[in-house]
Amino acid sequence: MSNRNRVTIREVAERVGVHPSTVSRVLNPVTRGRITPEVADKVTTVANELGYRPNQAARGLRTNRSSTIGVLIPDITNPLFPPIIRGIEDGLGANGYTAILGNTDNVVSRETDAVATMRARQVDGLILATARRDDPLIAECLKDRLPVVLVNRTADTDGVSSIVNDDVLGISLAVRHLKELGHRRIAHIAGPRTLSTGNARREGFLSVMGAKELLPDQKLIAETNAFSEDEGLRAAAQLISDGREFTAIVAANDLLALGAYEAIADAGLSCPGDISVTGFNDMPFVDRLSPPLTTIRIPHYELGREAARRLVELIQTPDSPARATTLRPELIVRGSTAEV
Amino acid sequence: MSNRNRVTIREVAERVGVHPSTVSRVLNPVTRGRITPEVADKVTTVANELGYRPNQAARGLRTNRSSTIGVLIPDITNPLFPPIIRGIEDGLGANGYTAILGNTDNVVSRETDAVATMRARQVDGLILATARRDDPLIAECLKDRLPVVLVNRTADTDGVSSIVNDDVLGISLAVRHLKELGHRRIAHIAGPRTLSTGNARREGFLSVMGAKELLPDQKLIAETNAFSEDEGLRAAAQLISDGREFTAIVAANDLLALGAYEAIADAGLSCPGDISVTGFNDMPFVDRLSPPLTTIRIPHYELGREAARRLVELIQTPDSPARATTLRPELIVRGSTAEV
DNA sequence: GATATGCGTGCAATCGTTTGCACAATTGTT
DNA sequence: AACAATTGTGCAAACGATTGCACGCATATC
Repeated sequence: MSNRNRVTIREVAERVGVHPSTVSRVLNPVTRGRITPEVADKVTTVANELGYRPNQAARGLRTNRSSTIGVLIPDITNPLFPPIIRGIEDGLGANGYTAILGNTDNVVSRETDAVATMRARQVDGLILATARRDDPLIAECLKDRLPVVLVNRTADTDGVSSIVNDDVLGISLAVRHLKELGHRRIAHIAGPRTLSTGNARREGFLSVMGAKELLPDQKLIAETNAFSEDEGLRAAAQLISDGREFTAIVAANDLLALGAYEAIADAGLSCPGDISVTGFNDMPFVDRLSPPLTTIRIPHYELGREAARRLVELIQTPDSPARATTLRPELIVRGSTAEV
Repeated sequence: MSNRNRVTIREVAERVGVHPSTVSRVLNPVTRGRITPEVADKVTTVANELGYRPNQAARGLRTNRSSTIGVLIPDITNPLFPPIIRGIEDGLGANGYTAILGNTDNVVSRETDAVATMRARQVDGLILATARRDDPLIAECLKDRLPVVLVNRTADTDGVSSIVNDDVLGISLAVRHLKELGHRRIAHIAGPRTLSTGNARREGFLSVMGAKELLPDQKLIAETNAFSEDEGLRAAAQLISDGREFTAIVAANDLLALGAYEAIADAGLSCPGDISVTGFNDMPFVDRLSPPLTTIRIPHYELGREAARRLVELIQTPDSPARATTLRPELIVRGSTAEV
């Protein structure tokens, strides 16, 4: 076993000539003050010399806390999530928490499973990037008073903290940009209504189009049931073959925009010559596409970091009120949008 | 706390009217056989009814195992790693293990730290994607008999299992492809010598060039000290400005190839018109570049999955011998290579 | 029918930490 | 100078599961 030579609190205590509980108190920042500085010094010295590391299992058993949090994401191979996870890790790290990850592939049963195994591992809290707008898991966690923070997506449930991108602002940046280029008839490839991102971007699009006195047209909104390239292709092809006039497409996500690229090429048209396209997310390498994609950059890393900080806060002050935070995205103008 | 209503083994025992140890034995597949089927049935039924989940901290304390493994990677936002991680998770999942992740940014002190915190959490084993060829951490783990598997990169240390791509084969696929296109003078942008991937690809290049009776030329090998786009740009610019004749570049990695793209454009040349380029890794979206990158696809997901399986095996049979496994890569021909 | 064998279950110790309580020593109060 | 308050440390009981040992009962053996 790997603990053959693990040093325990008792060994440290024996070496110093004090009781284990004293060592424990020295090592706990909260109780260190109660111990004579000289003794405390000796204990820390010996602990360092021996390379003492508290046994997390024992601590967790006693305190019923694990210093571990669970992170649920749909799929780590989706380039959206790595920066979020990195942000979470960095936001957590300083506080001594570590994250365990679960991929759910957007499958409900896998989500339930993952939450169950994480709870068996006594996670102190959960960060969910998998939330659907109507998600029973969230209510369940709230009921059991397990701290939860939603990131990237939010839910309709209230009483839960969330850190998401300001999708309405993002869409309005895209629409304003297109308007400045002279576009008036703008189509939208919308994401799934069941996801808060899909929903918010659609609502944002509608309201911004109205506010900007453009021509919002329900017929120029194409529905999809996943944020995928295939769905983008299908939806854009539909828009084009419908024959309604438009000069630009605001896609709810980069992958949908990629699908639109294909549909435009398939129809023998050109982007941005005939149709301008905007994406959403600024995934890696979309600056390398031809044309490079004009898109909305979401501060993914910061979303993750904030989510982690919020969760730590929530763990330490369990009854702090839920807050919904939005972070501001940024318009990245590249080659897929042009004057009309 | 979240355990207000956590069910313990004792409650299950009381409900059934047996001793806790009996419940434990029923729930442990190894000892279930020793219990009367009727009793076992009743126990499992009640356990399910109550939603019993073993407390991992308690189990870990007693058994000195955590069913947790640590995974060290340089940086999760490098698109190389997500599929590996996904593979690890999937390879682990069925065995009841979960992974905790550490990003090290290729910084030695962060690696040491990460290993220390993971060991404090009693990980049952480690998967390292961060290994340098000469890595003291590995020796340390071996000494403490902590199971370790290297993935993606290997090390010079022996006695440690590794699952890596067959880099020599990969390079030879690229070189053979270029040869078939008529190329004879082929340059190589090599990766860092301190990393097994950089080293193996360089060695592979040299030996394959020799074997294929081409013209291996040490002067046509450009050194880099990181697998980055900047370094690729620098190295390729150097090759071009050196004025030695060559018609193709075999880059040790896709990012280096991207840098080469830039250098070629900067020199007013075209790819593949003047210089063909091959990459290595087949990162997401390199099929979308212009020109789409001809590259070597590494089975990243499988690397991860195999590493996880190997580690589980190693945990369960601690003295099984170390094996170095290579997985076969695949040539993906796209637009960045053309006849000379 | 007495003894040996085995099988199923209970008993109790243990893993390493934390923490409420107790107690001794010190300091402060009158 | 007697007593109260305070301070620093030790004591011991948890936390929930696992597991070697022992015990009682049933079956097998002669």
